[in-house]
Amino acid sequence: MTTIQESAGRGRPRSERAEKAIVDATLDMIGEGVTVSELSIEAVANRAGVGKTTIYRRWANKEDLVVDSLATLRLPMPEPGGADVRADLIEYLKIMRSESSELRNRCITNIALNEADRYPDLYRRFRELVIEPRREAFRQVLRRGVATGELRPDLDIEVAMSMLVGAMLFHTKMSGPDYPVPGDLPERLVDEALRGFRYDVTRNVAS
Amino acid sequence: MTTIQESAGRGRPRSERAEKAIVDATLDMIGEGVTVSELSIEAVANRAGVGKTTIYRRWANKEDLVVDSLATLRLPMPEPGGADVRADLIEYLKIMRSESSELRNRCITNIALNEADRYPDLYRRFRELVIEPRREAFRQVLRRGVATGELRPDLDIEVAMSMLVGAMLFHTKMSGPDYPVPGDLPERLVDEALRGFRYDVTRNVAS
DNA sequence: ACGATACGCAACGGTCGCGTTTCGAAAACT
DNA sequence: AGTTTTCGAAACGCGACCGTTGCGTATCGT
Repeated sequence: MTTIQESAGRGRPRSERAEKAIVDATLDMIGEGVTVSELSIEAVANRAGVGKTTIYRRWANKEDLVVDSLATLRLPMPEPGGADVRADLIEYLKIMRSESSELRNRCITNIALNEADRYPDLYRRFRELVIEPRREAFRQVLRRGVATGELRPDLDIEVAMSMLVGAMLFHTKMSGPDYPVPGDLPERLVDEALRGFRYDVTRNVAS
Repeated sequence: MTTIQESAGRGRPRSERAEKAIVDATLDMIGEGVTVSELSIEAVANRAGVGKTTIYRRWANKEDLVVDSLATLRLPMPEPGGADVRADLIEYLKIMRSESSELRNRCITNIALNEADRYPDLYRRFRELVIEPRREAFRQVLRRGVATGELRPDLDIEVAMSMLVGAMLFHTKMSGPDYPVPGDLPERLVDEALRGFRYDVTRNVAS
C-alpha cells in the first residue's frame, strides 16, 4: 500500500466513499484504454466527483494511485473444476475471454501489454501482484496434466502456456466488428493444441 | 497517400531530406513506445531538426502523418524457403522475433496492439496495409502444409496461426531482463504445435 | 534578374493539466 | 464548545503543445 499515512484519528475521518470513487474512476479510464501517461489527476477527480485535493492528500503521485487501484483487481483465479486437463484449460481460457469484454478487467491486459516499456516499476509491481499468480495457476493445470498422464511427460510447460494464452490474447486484442472472437475459440484452441498440427496416419482420430 | 498536394513545380521544391527526417523521427518515436495521442508535432519537428511549418505544409494532421509514415514500413514478407512446413514456420517466427528487437519494426506491434481502440481509422488502414498481408503469408504456409499432406487436412488454419503468432507476440511483449525470450523459441513453439500436447502411446516419438 | 515556393526559426494567443493554495462547510475528536 | 482534519470548489503560476503567422534566407523555374 503506497497510500500516504493519515496523521491521527483526531479530526474528520477520510471519506471511504471518495476513496472508492477515485479508484473506480481510475480503473474505468484504464479499462477504456487511457494510458497511464495520459491519465490526468484532473480527469480522475472530475470523473470521481471529487476535488483534486482529496486525491493528492492520499497519493503522492499518479503512479502510486495507479498501483493501488490495480491492486484491488487481484481477484484469485478459481480452482479449476478438475474433470480433466481439457476442461480445466478451456475454463481458464474462457475466464480470459470474459475479462477482455468486461471493462474493469480490461485493465489487466491494457497495463500488461502497453505500459511495460514506459513504467517499468509499475509494471514490475503489477506483474508480481496480478500477472504471475495467474500464470502460475495456468502452469499448475498443465503440470497436473503431465502428472496424470494426460499430457506428454516432456511437454514444455512455458511454451505450451504461451501458445494457449498468447493465442487468446491475440484474438481478443485483434477482435472488433470485422474480426469477432469465435464463441467456441477456447475449445478449438485447446483441441488443436492437444492434438497437434501434424498429420500422422498412425494416430487414431481424436475423439 | 494522404500528403497535401504541392501546388506546382514553380518555386523551390520540397526537400526530400526534410521529409525523410520527419518520417524517420515519427517512426523512431512510435517504435520507442510513444502513443499516437502522445506524439506531438512539436516533438517530431524538434527531433527531425525541422520547423513545424514544414510538417504542417505536407500533412493536414497528426493522423495523416502517422499513416504515411507507417506505410513506409510495408516491407514484403519474404517467400519462405520451402524445405518443409516446419522450416517455413520457424523462418516466419524468427522474422517476428527480429522485428521485436529492431526499433523501427517495433512500430508494427506497438500500433497493432495499442491503438486499435483509440484510432479506429488509423488502425483499419494500418491493418489492411501491413497486418493483413503478413497474416495472409502466414496462412499460406499452413495451407501449403495441408496441401502437401504434412498437416492435418482438417486443421483450423486461423486457430493454428493465432497459436504460433500469439505465442511469439506474447513472449516478445512480456520479455525483459527478468524474462528473456529463449533463443530457440521459434523451434520449440513449432515443434510443440506440430506434435500436440497430448500423450499418446500409439504415436511414434517425434523425430 | 525576378517571382514563386520551401526552408528553419521564433513568436503569437489559446487550451490543458500540473501541483499548490485558499476558502467555507462538514464531521469527527476532547 | 472548541479543536482538528477532511471535504468539494475555485483559483493560482507554470510549462507543454496546439495551429498559425511573419521573418530572412535558400533554391527552384522562367
